[in-house]
Amino acid sequence: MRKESSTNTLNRNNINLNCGMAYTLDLIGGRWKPNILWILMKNGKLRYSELKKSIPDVSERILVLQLRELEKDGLIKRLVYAEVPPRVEYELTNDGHSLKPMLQIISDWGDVHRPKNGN
Amino acid sequence: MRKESSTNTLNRNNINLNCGMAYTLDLIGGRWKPNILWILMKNGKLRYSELKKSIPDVSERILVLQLRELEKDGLIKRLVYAEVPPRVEYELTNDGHSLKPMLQIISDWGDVHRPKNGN
DNA sequence: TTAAGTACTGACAAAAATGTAAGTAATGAG
DNA sequence: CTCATTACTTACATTTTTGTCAGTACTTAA
Repeated sequence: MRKESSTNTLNRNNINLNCGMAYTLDLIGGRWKPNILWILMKNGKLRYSELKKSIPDVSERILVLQLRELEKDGLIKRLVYAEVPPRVEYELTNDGHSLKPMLQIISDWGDVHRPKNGN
Repeated sequence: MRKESSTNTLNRNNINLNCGMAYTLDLIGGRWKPNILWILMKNGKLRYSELKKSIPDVSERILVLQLRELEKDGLIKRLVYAEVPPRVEYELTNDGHSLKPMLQIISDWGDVHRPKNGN
């Protein structure tokens, strides 16, 4: 949880208020968020269990946390079906979709500049 | 400091190895890094004290930390002059400069989508 | 000898992010 | 009545990031 008035939070809020770049990075900057967004972009609507299968290393708790934050920030939608066993699907919102070209560019920059896998 | 083999670090490393997007976000994702990069892009070479003046809210310790990481990751150069009192200047490397179009796009997305300052 | 200027560093503390392991709720199938 | 299925939750622990505050090193100028 985030403390209402730590220096840290005040700084974050100030920065985000005055800097679109920082704001954006704050939204997509969690450990598993780029992954989640990427997968939803490629696959469209996915059930919780399918997402989990696509990202085996994340724990359930953290996955749910990241999904909740993405939802709160308006990047993904959570669709709950009144069934048993439960069915919940996640998909990008319009704002979520609008990230796509940007994420592609971020991805490309990384692919060019990061130390490569096989050497 | 980073522990060599926490699950957290292992996850981070795996992700960065396989995902250019995550790698990039890791490099530019510190609290003050977007700010620092932005300022260096606009102003070219700057002394430590000038950077500090441009970002009044950051503490000295954290500013130095963020600068060291940016340097280690090859995004900025640190130029030390053998003078007294000391003079140290920071400027973008070529890789640092290559971030510019990407950062502009990230910034634009944020400016369009974040809650606005005056309402 | 003392002070001024610059770019830090160190010891410590707080807050935030991430991870672990076990448990829950609802219900239909057998 | 018991079990399987799915999408979580809860309590707790660890790791990482960020922040506070005081101090240091070096030399020149007064």
